[in-house]
Amino acid sequence: MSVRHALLALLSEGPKYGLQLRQEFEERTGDVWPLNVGQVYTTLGRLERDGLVEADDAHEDERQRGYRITAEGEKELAAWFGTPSEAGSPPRDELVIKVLVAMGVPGVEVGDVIQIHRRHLVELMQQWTRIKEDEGRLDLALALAVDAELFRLESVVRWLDAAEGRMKRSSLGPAPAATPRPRLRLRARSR
Amino acid sequence: MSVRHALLALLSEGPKYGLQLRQEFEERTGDVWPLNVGQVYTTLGRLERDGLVEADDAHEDERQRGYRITAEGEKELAAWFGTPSEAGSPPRDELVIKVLVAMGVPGVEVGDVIQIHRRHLVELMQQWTRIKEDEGRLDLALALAVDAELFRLESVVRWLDAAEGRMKRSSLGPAPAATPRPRLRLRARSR
DNA sequence: CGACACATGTAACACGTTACATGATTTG
DNA sequence: CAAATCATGTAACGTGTTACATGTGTCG
Repeated sequence: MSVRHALLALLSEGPKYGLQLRQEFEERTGDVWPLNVGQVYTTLGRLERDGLVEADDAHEDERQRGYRITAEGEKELAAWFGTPSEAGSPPRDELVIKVLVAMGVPGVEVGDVIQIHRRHLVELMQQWTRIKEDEGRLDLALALAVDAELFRLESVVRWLDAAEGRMKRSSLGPAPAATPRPRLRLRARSR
Repeated sequence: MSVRHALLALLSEGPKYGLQLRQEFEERTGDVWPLNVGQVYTTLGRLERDGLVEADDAHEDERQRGYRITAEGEKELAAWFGTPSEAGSPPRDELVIKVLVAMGVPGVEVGDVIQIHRRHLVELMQQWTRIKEDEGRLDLALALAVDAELFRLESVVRWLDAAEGRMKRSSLGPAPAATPRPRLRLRARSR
């Protein structure tokens, strides 16, 4: 629901139209997350349907369909800013699932899976770091977005290391697998 | 796509049926991510449609519809284990978007938004820590899943702190906003 | 028997993505 | 004029969520 609320927030600064909303969204998030135009329009449609936004008369007849936030919309927006969304169980983390499931699959060396992903994550961190350094220290939004990504990636790497450690420690006890299956080769996806 | 591949992985250990897949999925991920049964069936349908899985004759006529992984499926699975998914721009992070967008909205105290969320994240960390301590040291999967969540939450908290710092430093220069707007009250969502 | 758990599905919806279609305006 | 850009939309698809419908077997 991030896009929906982000658009609402942008509209709270004054009436805007579709393409403008996309541009401002990308600008204000440091151009890190490209936003599909189509989604802007469908989202605007849903916002209007839900009464959080309405057509702006000032733009009437122009070729830009402007939208304005409603009182309802302001309420919803304040709620978004004022309440953490992380409620029940956290969103499923693909890498965590991958590693956990891999642990039980005969023929898969979890250590390999971990190392492949670890390497990739470190590469990504280097890329983001380069972006941060290249950029003149002008863009606060970009700097913050990159920070977020770097912190996140670092935490994933640390988790992989911890996971490897835990597994080594834990696999001292139990006996090796009963029926050794032909080991799967981990090959790169063709496309 | 995590569920799809996870089910494929489980099926690679031998034929299974719907409810069984759900149970094993939850078990192997430490019961952290409940999996909707309906999704299991729709996913199985798609896997079958895509030729990664086929009906298992052994279970024929029983009231459990068993599925077996195909050669195609094994290939796809190996690709999943062997290639990092994180390709282009990272998934949109709701909290980051919230904070970045809030920075530009007049009438919103970003500092408040940050503190509200920070407090909540710390609470979550305490809850997960408690879960980890309560659980006897038996369950490796749960321990790993909890670790992942704790690392992630910690990185978010660290980002919030960094963001606050960056903003304070950066807001020393520019003059205060031109048109001060009535400040929005951040109120908790009713439901 | 009646209630409950097991087991399989379907329907409706939200969000996201990609691709395509259609005009109007600007610019080389 | 022709091509690029601006601007709005729609269609199709994948994943995920919730809720409902439908049968069957078990157990008090």
